[in-house]
Amino acid sequence: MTSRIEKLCEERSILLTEQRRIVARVLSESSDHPSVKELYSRAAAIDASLSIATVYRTLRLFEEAGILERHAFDGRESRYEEASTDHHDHLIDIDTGVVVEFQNEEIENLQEEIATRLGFELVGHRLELYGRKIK
Amino acid sequence: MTSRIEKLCEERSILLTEQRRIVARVLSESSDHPSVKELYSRAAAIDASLSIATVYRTLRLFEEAGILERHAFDGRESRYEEASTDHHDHLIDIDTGVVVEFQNEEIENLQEEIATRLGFELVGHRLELYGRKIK
DNA sequence: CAGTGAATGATAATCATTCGCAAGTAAAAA
DNA sequence: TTTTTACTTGCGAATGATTATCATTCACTG
Repeated sequence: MTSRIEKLCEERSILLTEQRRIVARVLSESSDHPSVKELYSRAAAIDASLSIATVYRTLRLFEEAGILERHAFDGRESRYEEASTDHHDHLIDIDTGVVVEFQNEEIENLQEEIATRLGFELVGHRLELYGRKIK
Repeated sequence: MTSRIEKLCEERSILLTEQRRIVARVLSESSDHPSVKELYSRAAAIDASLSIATVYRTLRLFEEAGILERHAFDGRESRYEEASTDHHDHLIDIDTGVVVEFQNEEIENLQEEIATRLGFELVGHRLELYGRKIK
């Protein structure tokens, strides 16, 4: 089977090598926001000879092609997710770096309202919450 | 003279060593958002024996005391600015890069609510709006 | 099937930041 | 004032994420 990412690569005439396919599939099968190390270990489980340098290179390639979104929080490892059209924001666990997605219509509306009030047309935004898990 | 940061340190009974005073003054005299390296070289101009480790330690100390705000973008060096008591977010004009500050109580509350709902204690957040001036 | 440019793997290098530790300093206790 | 105790500092080594280097291998064109 061909993953969605592989299809997008073809559209962009990005050469699909075996290692890029592996990274693409690992990404497609991940519903979370995997870190580079996580991606690497998942990919290495498929092909042990795969180098972490190649994972980094491939992720950057995909990101620059607009296929992936990178989330670089503070000094932590980058995490990746497939770039999607539907909008959501992120809550980052400051202890573990784990990312939780959320959506909130009300906040979206308020942002629109604020921009308008300031005389701007809202084009985009970035909202990140930083929190600590309550035990 | 005693800088505002030094006063805040006294209020919080933070021991003011000579090196901390130097960092405090360099910060107070900077109206931009200096990076650690910039701060270090400005401070080292005053006392050449000052160590960059101490600068890092001092910045972290001040940050944890709520005296400074740290801005860490991507993999770049952190930049610092004096924390203002009034919280604000930023709207960035995508055509000119001009930054407009704004405050919105309602959004702050919603953020708190969302974090709680997801099982987190909200520690911080970052909200940036990107807009285009309406003519 | 050879030629050429891109991709890979292994590892060294880099960059920001933190750590460990011995030595110094300040504040509290005696 | 001495002694004690805790905190700070400077230095260099260590860390962790990421990028660069470089020899080797691969993929496609002619």
